[in-house]
Amino acid sequence: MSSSVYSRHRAAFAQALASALGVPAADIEPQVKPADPAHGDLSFATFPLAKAQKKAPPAIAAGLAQTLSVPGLEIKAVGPYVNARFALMPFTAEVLDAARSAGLAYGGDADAGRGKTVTVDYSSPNIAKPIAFHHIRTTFLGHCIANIYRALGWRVEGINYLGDWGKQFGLVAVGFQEYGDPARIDDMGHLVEVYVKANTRAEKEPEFDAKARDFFRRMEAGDAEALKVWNQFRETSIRGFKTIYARMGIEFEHIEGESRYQGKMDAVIEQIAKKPGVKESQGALIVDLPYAENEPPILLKKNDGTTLYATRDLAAAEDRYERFHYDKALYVVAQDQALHFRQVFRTLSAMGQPWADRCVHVAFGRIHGMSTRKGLVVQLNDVLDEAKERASVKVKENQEAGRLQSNDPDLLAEQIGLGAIAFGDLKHKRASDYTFDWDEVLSFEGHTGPYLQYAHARVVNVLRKGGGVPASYDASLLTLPEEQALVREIMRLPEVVKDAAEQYEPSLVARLLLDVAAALSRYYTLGNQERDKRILVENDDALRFARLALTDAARVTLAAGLTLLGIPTPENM
RNA sequence: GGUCUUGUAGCUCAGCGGAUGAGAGCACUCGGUUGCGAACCGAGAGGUCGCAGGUUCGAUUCCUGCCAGGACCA
Repeated sequence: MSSSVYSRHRAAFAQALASALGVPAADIEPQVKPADPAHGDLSFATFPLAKAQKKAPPAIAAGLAQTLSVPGLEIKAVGPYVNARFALMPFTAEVLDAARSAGLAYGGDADAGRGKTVTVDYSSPNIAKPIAFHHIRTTFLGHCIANIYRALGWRVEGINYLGDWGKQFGLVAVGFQEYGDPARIDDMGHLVEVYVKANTRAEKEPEFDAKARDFFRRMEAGDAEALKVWNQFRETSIRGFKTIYARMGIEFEHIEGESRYQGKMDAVIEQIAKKPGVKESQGALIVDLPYAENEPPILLKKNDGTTLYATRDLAAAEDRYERFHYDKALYVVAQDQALHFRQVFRTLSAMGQPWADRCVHVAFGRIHGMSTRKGLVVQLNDVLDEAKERASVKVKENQEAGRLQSNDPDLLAEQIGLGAIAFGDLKHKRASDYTFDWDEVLSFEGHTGPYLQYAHARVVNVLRKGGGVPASYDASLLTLPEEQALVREIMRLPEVVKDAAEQYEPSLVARLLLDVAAALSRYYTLGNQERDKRILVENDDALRFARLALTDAARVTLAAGLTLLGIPTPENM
């Protein structure tokens, strides 16, 4: 059974409504919405029926509510709405068992994408340049989207498409002659220093810039010596990137780059030039489409003969299709590139590629306020270091207070720091811009990664003290409103994961986890005042067992969700 | 100039692709731990949902125009 508990009940409710109204269930399904929690779990509004039936909406609702009967649902009319509430049993047991039996796979659905392949192009830094903080968006979004699709049964091909070809390369090479230490050619940090110096100098010194261009021309011409230098830089960079990716728990199926298509461009152009709709204009090669008003034509080759990166992306799209036969090709790239991708995809379509519409630009907004005091970009590694530093203060504090026994406090601080940084980014809806703020990013309270990690760790501890969950328990004992609220949050994960995949929107998962953790914390805190509301309630084994099962399901939900987000889940902190 | 995107509480952001309470976090005020870990929980205060029209029984949500920020292209 791959459909979730929630979707099964929802479908049953829609089906019952549909047969009562004598219409297809497919017409009703979209109108079944989440209800106000005070009134139930599902609602159906009768307003649209009023005209046809010539009756007041409340009367229609009352009539419907009387005729409907669905196992597991309590159906009631409230004003003009027909509301359904999930019954304590068997619904609660279904939800808890679904989560607990799935474990870390909870929320996923191995059948959903079986046999399908998606490529995810993400992170894609330029070599010899630092990975700046803003790379966190493409890197985490892409990683998380890849995780989500994998959980839904897709074959995922993550591609780190390096900017490893271009003028900036000449800049590093020429800069290295001036500022570089040959002994440190394997040192990524050193290359970054060189790049920064060379870049500033080129901005004020045209001759220097010209030398860089010249070096790149040698690369393009296939000059063996230039290519050797380039390759050394490239390898150093990739090694450097890998240490950062390892820090974030990210591995790519493929690390390649623009240089892959170097030397193949003429063939691609030739092939494209034969397609209908491609023509020469003023010495340049353009794609001739029925353009919308004021839309610029798509340039494939400039009149000086150089190719543009649109052309390179066309070549890459074709190459990837040949290699992977993808059902979806996702490009997790900043919003700035929206026009570029629109043009590339339209060109593919004009070229008659039947898979052109499988390509999707997963765009995201900018991060503002990223400059340091010196006007340099903030590097991702530095932010991770700072977050780790901040976390380790708290870890030590907890150790000294005897609340925490950790055999690896350093690793723990790293995990918490990463959780703060990753979640700080992923909680934002991808389309929106946001402002970088050290205090917010390094905060561990409120809507943060460490808040989620903490909720998880705390509950692991309770489960351990409670001796784990017994083989059988009675879910109908979970009658507290706080318990039911928690069950409802746990229930949502599979739906939310599906939505997140469809919308390429990990923030949906992030926000659900906050809701789960909040419901869990509220429940947990009840026991501070009232001992009979503790999870580990004394003198009532049956109740304690049921609560342990609920707690365990919450733990699973948090762990599974955090894992999808690429956030570590330490068991104590 | 054109296109795209954003405008909701002091700040940072959700929500709403029509419908039963406008929400969260931070900051602020107050309160909660002799006991499951307080990186927690509760209460209070705080908003003409950018402005103006339109469609509708109903618009923060949909449509149009305008204003403002951001980006891309020329």
